[in-house]
Amino acid sequence: MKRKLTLKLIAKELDVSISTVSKALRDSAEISEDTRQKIKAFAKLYNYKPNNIALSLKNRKTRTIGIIIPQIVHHFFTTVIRGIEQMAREHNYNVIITLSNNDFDKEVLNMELLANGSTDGFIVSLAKETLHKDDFRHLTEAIDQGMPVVMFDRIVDEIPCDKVMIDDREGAKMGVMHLLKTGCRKIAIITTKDYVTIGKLRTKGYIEALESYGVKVEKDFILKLDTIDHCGDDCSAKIKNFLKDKDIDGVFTVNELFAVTAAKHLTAIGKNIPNDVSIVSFSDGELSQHFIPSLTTVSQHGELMGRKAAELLINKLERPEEEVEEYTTAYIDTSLIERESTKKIK
Amino acid sequence: MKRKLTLKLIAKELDVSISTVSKALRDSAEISEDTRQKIKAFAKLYNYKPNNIALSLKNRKTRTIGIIIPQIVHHFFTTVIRGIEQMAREHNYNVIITLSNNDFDKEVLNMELLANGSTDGFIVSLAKETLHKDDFRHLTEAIDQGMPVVMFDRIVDEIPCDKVMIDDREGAKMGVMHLLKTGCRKIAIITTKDYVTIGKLRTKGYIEALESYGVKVEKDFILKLDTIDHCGDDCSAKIKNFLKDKDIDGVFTVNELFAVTAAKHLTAIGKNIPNDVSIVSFSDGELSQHFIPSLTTVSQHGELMGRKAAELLINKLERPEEEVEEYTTAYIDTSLIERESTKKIK
DNA sequence: TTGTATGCGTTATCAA
DNA sequence: TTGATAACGCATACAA
Repeated sequence: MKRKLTLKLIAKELDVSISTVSKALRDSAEISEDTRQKIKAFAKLYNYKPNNIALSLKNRKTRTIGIIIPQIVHHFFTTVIRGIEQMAREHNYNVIITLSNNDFDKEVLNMELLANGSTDGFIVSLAKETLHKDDFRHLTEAIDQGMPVVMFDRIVDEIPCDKVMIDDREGAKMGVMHLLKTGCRKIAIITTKDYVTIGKLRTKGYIEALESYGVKVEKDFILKLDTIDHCGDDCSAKIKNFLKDKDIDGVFTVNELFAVTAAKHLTAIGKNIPNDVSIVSFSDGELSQHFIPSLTTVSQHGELMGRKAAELLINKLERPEEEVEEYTTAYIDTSLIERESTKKIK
Repeated sequence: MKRKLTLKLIAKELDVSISTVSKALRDSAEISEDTRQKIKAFAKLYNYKPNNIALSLKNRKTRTIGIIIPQIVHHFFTTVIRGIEQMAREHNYNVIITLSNNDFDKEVLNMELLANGSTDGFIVSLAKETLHKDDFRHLTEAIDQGMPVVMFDRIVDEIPCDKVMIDDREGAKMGVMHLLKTGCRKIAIITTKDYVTIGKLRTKGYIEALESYGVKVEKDFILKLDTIDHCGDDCSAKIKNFLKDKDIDGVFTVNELFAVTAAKHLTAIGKNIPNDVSIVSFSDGELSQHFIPSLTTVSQHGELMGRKAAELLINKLERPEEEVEEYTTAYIDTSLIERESTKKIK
């Protein structure tokens, strides 16, 4: 097993000092053209690459951004990551991803791993379990130690850091408005329990839309589920039960899996989509496009979100030390993608 | 912005030497009970965590495994990652992921980033573009420098490293056999061009299955597409065209998106699934479960694959230096998951 | 029982 | 123009 090439080895081989090698490789004017050429040729030949670890230690900077997210299956997260990577690349930063699998302990572990030297700052979407536990010490500790943090998607208001969100309330409102505009009046919502901020806000948007149309909000028409990231048998049964015998002509869901599950149960009891019941869902997944009928969705522009998050983080990383702390919350617009699960506006 | 706590700072604060602090924190017997307690209490109070970068530099080991994959949307990769992380955790390794987005340059960049100190070894699934370019210098360079590499999923035979594969030929054969067993005889396959190893092998399994049943292989029944990871308009049109007017009673596809697309076009021309045409697909996605009808699939056990890949890598990392190089290829079994897109075996 | 010195790979400062 | 030295944060062999 060959040892990696270091300045020291090059120096020994060429019989010069380490610092001469270092300077030559960085094109320092101090070094004579001759030796510089010689050293550079040698380094190139043997494919010398400086050791990032040593550089990080020396500079106390890694130029690496850490991303901590719950799951990666979601198409949404992929698009966010892409956005982050774009922006990072433009500013010469690298990106490293770790997954929490929606597990609190793992989120903490991952943060500690990355916080102890591997990363200059974090972009985080919290694990479900973390939100549930309401325990954010790992975040506040990182922040206390001077690690800039940007939260996105799953936000907690009280954490002092930059945040990037979509306007969930507005987005939900837009989705429900679309249902209203296409003629629906008996609209149910399948959402999450209120401890998930996004669920709460989207429920709010739903209510606002109905009210703006003078439609009464029926408590019976609101289903709040515990799960977010997948829809197991239990969740499916709850949706089935919720839809059974309900006189509705529209369903709004806060994610794609709820929508698909609802669509299945509706179809099973003989309802036609969109003629009997229309469906609109928050989503960024592939499911919506490929499902039959394809689903009208409120789309989240994950790439923009990622770019914005990275931009905020890099700003913090490169701002002069003395500057006052100041946290901004950026909002990313949503947009409606019409597909087959809703009727045309007349 | 507070500076991170270091041994040096603790030492100064407590008026002892750095090595005393270091030893105390590592419970060295050299240090008196008294000072040890004092130091540990202080460290705990101020939440001291050793700097990983410094440790890595010192030990020339990071205890970190780097994963380089093309895309993460695929449910399959998520399960593989989970497997890797499990095994890594059990052996006290950490895991870092980077995405190539199926882009060659990015794959190279990512490998270089991680190779220059951040990781002890790699687990890699190659980008599509890399396979296409047939340029693997970044891999061989890493290997030459003593970085152990394990390839999975998208393999290249000539690279000297450990490999984890599923038996694509066997899996495809099993899928097609199922179609045969349920009575299909006119079975088409939608696969990838042969430069993608998995596509090639699966095509082979398809042919073997047919032959074992004495069914003639029709060239017309084989569609080789260029894309792998998504199925855009162009790809969809090709599938549509391929299926049009074709007298078939079964379709086998090498991925879920091809299957869904095929199912749509078949339904559109009035075919019932599974009564007129049955479908079996290679897949690990959510689409198969949620599609209507849900799809019978050949499942890949990504988690096992991940575990195996990590195990092989860790073995290499912890083996004594002098040992001879020896590369193994591990095969992971596939299994058939029956759903609604195929008929029952009589 | 505690402290000093050295090295991991790099760069920056200063001396030669 | 080149080289020696110190420092980044840590662990450890050795000296006190």
